[in-house]
Amino acid sequence: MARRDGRGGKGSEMTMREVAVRAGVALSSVSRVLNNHPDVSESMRAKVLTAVSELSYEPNLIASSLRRGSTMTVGFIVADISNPLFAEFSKGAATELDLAGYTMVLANSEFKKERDAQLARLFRWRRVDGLIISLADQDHPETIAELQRLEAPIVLFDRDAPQLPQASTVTADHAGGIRRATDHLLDLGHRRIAMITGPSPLRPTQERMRGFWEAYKARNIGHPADLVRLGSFDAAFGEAAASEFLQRSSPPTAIISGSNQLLVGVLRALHRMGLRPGRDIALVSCDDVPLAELHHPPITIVHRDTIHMGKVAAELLLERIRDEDAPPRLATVRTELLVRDSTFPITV
Amino acid sequence: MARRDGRGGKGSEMTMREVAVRAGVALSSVSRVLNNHPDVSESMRAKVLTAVSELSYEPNLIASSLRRGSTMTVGFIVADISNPLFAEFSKGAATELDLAGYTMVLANSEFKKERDAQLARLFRWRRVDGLIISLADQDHPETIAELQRLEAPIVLFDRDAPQLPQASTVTADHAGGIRRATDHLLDLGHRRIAMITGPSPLRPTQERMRGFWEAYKARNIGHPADLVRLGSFDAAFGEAAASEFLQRSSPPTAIISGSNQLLVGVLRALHRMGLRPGRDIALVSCDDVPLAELHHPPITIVHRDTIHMGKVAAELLLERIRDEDAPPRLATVRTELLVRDSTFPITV
DNA sequence: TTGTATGCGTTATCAA
DNA sequence: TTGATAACGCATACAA
Repeated sequence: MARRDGRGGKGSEMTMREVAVRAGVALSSVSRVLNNHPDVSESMRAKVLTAVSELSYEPNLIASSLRRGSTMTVGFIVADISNPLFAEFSKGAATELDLAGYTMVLANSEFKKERDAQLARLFRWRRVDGLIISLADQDHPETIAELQRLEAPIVLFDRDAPQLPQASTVTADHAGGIRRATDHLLDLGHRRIAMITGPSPLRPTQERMRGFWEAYKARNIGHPADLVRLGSFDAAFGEAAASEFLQRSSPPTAIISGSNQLLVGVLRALHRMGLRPGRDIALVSCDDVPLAELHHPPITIVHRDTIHMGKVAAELLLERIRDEDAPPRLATVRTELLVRDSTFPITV
Repeated sequence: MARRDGRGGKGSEMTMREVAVRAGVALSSVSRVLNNHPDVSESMRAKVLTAVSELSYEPNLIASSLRRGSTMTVGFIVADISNPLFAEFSKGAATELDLAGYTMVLANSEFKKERDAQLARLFRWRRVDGLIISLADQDHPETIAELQRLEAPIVLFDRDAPQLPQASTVTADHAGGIRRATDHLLDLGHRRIAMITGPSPLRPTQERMRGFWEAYKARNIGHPADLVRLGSFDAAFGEAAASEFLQRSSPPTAIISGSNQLLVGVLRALHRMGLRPGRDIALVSCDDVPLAELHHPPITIVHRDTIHMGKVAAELLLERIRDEDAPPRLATVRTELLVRDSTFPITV
């Protein structure tokens, strides 16, 4: 019986049908053996498994997915996988998903909200069983709409999206972390503390500013106006913001940077101007990276365990994949202030 | 007509059949319209597209994959996605694949060769259209066997595998890079140059050692024995190797480190012993990262464009996906010595 | 240009 | 416990 259409590979691919013929049993029996169905005799199991190995049969997971209605894949949409923050998060998630038999499907949005929407649609069409996403823009209506149409469970990474009440969320205690960092700087006598962090509408930014203001308010200290720069998480923004701050007539005595990329920019600005953190200006950044640990002097950091966050995201997702009635949950991982030599008492 | 089996989601998923009914046309016509088949009248196209949008029809890519025999997915097996080297490479590849309509499926081998084999098999079962892999162990027979059984094209990242003649390879000019780095150090008067890099059987290690010896040989200088440490690419190994070197009675005057992770270890060792690169010892590392640029002093680096390497890997793969008769190719991207302040003339 | 019919490889139902 | 058979949703050969 020749192929009626253009399909077909090198022809070496065995199917269950051929295994069944070889073993002299029914197709359905092969399926039962391979899926460990309880009702199979030992002799049947033996016959089938011999045929399987004789023919080097390999299951076709695409056919299986179509029939079962589940692909055992989880989509992961991230702004930029080359950012260590996302890379570690994805590793934590992938490892955990893997343990449960799920494979991660990855796509970079490149910080473009339209890409988020596109990719969400693509993954829906690919019938992923779940989706983890770090939205480029948590209010983008198109993306929200695409996500709302998704029947599979969703986990948001560090984002607030009230329009997606069905989504679980994993975030970090940014407010607490920045509160401790700010208190630490205030304890050291700093008053003119500059804050450089990401886009204003994003959860991490909102939470950080909350912690920041709280620290000032708790001491009844008026915070100096115009020492806050919210914009984006990249190095160029960090460099520009830091440069601008440092050229003022009364510059800040301390800077808090909101990401590892911003830190790169801030350090570039400092180096360029011949300023040394820990001596000429106090510096705190968010998320520990080798650069922070091994800088001279080492940089004080608001730390969170990003690999763990990935693991938690996977857990939240699996929970809802396994039980579609499970309510969405919000998981907040703790942050920790790693005090290093870039913060020092003000000496004026 | 009720479902005969347990399948089915929330029921809101439309199929081509329902679109066909709604539009009052045949199922095959719907397919033709959606696949931009040339032989479709304007009226047909209009009818179908209206029905599609009225019903919010969404294609099922799993069914499509089964029927077409192609999944439009590419597997990517990497030791550790949280390593910036691999993360940037994967980004370059994913971006390029995306342009061609392919989606990347990611898995971490965690440097375990058994995982490589497992994952290769899983991706074969998932019917990926291509595979990019950075082998943990380029001689592991089980993994080689699994890869040989794969009908889809393969691209190796920075590995030699003579047993996989059908695979394309993307690598970097490690030999040239290290040759230039070594020449640079020799020019500066260094003679006792230590080399710390990855597992001996791996291509990058082999190539680097080749460039290293070449530099010595070209000047008829005997290289000091016992100043080479080949083992693994992680920070712990780098720290141990550097510590050992520096505790000797006649320590090296320069160190070459073979990866960003090794650099972290080497710097930890130096910092711990109170030694400053660029003053107490010369230091060169491989692959530029923020830590190298912003270290005090900045670290001299053998640079390669890893995002570009990912792009090239994707191109090599797509070439062979599109034309299965295309011969496998070897692409070597250039390396470049970025001279910074961690290398200095020996003053003895 | 359009419609009819078949099969991709699997799982699940039903009857034996 | 096993076998026959019908979908899963789609793309294509073939007939009209």
